[in-house]
Amino acid sequence: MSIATRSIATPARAAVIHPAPAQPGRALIGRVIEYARTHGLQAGERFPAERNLAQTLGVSRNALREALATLESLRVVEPRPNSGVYLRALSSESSFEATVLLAGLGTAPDAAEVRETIEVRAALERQAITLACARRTPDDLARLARISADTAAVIAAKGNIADCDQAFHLALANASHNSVLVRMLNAFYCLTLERRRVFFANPKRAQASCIQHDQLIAAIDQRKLPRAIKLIDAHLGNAQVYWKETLA
Amino acid sequence: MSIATRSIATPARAAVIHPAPAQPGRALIGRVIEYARTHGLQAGERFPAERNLAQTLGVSRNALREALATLESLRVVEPRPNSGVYLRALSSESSFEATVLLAGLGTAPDAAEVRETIEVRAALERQAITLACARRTPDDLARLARISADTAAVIAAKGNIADCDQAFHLALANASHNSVLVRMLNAFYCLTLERRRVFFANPKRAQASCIQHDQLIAAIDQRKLPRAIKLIDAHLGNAQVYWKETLA
DNA sequence: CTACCAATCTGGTAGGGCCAATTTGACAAC
DNA sequence: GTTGTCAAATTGGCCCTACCAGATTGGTAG
Repeated sequence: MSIATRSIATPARAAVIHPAPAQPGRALIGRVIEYARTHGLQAGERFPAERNLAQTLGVSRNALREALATLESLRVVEPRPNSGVYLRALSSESSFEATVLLAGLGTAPDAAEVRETIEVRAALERQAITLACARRTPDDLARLARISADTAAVIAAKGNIADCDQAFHLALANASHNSVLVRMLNAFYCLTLERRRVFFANPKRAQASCIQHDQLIAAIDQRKLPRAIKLIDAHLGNAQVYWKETLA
Repeated sequence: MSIATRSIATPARAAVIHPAPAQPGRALIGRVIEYARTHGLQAGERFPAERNLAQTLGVSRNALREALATLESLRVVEPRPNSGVYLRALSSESSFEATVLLAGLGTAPDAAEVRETIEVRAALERQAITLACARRTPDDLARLARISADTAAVIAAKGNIADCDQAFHLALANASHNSVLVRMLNAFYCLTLERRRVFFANPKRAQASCIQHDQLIAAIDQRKLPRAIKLIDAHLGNAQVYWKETLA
């Protein structure tokens, strides 16, 4: 990648939040989950005592406890003092962040989960657009326009626009002036970064996405809410079709 | 509380997911956050070295590292090997679960965050209703009806329906047959359980809520989506008005 | 000024130990 | 046989020390 390309892509990349670049400790979390699966642990059942589990996994008790602390915060696991560590119901009790984390560990989501994720993302993006139409500031519009220009430049340089795309949608969420919405949508982008990189490897998709982004900016600029909703639904529809195909 | 009341309330209570009943280790997490605040740590800035910070907080390095592992998984903090632990931007980078956790520690949310939370919750509940109208099964309807009956019983026994209310909304989310939606909405319920308990201390509010729940069930049963959307917006409007008043 | 190397500082990990609360099971009393 | 009691074992919560590998720093030799 040339220096020129990098200098263009950098501002957009800077706005992207990466899901922690593969910390060494993360691997252990995956192994704990794997242990539960391979040993057929059901929701509500207990893990072996920390001392034993640590030995089984070949790590120190400290390292295991750090992993368990993480899993507890994501409601995957529930430690009860003087009793044991219990597995929760992953599909209902655990946090969505747990899905993000497990995806980052290479645990492939199944087709149902992808469908469900897309449905939730659509609801959040619609809300973001709705609020953005009402609250967008000149700064918001300028940022969106700048990211769109960066995107075009990356396309011209035959780069991958996955980061630019994420930056655009993050800026869109920011235009809603709702930080909770930003954080929730960000979780989705972290979850799907790699997939979007594959998606945008196709230049036609990248081009189409860029055009739709510009249309979205115009709709928000003019506060044309119904049109903006229609555009975002169509925009997300692309990804939906793609995922359905790749997982079918 | 009488035995009769308990036996009625229990099934509904069983469906409620409590946000981990005040683990001892959680307190340290709050102290780390407090340290960052009192020392004016900005996003991107570094915490003291683990050894020093542990001594400052009067805990062992192990305990501190468990707290940091939790904060890392919630993207509140970013440890870089051989460099240090860095604070992330809470309002944009950290996960929504971090808000849930901090709320559980007694960190009062400000008015803006409550507004933002309500806006996101509304988007998710609307999506849940929309999907529920399309996918609800007889089982879903039966569960909703049973919870509604439980709720009425608790009201008659002059109990607090906060748990019943949570169970109802959880069942509603379940009727959408989207587990991601369930998990995200569950995070909201964990976040607001105590507030809803205060809200429902007023019997008139409890009664009104119960009636609205029955109307929602009917609308979903008959797949009358526009009416269901209208009802859920009105239903959530109650809470919105309440929060605006209490925080004004 | 540069190149190099050693001291230092960082987080990551291991393994030891102690405590308090709970559970378990043997034993005694009835 | 049942019940009550108490001690031993088990468990998570927490602390301490030590070592490692990578990065930074600072001084020194060239």
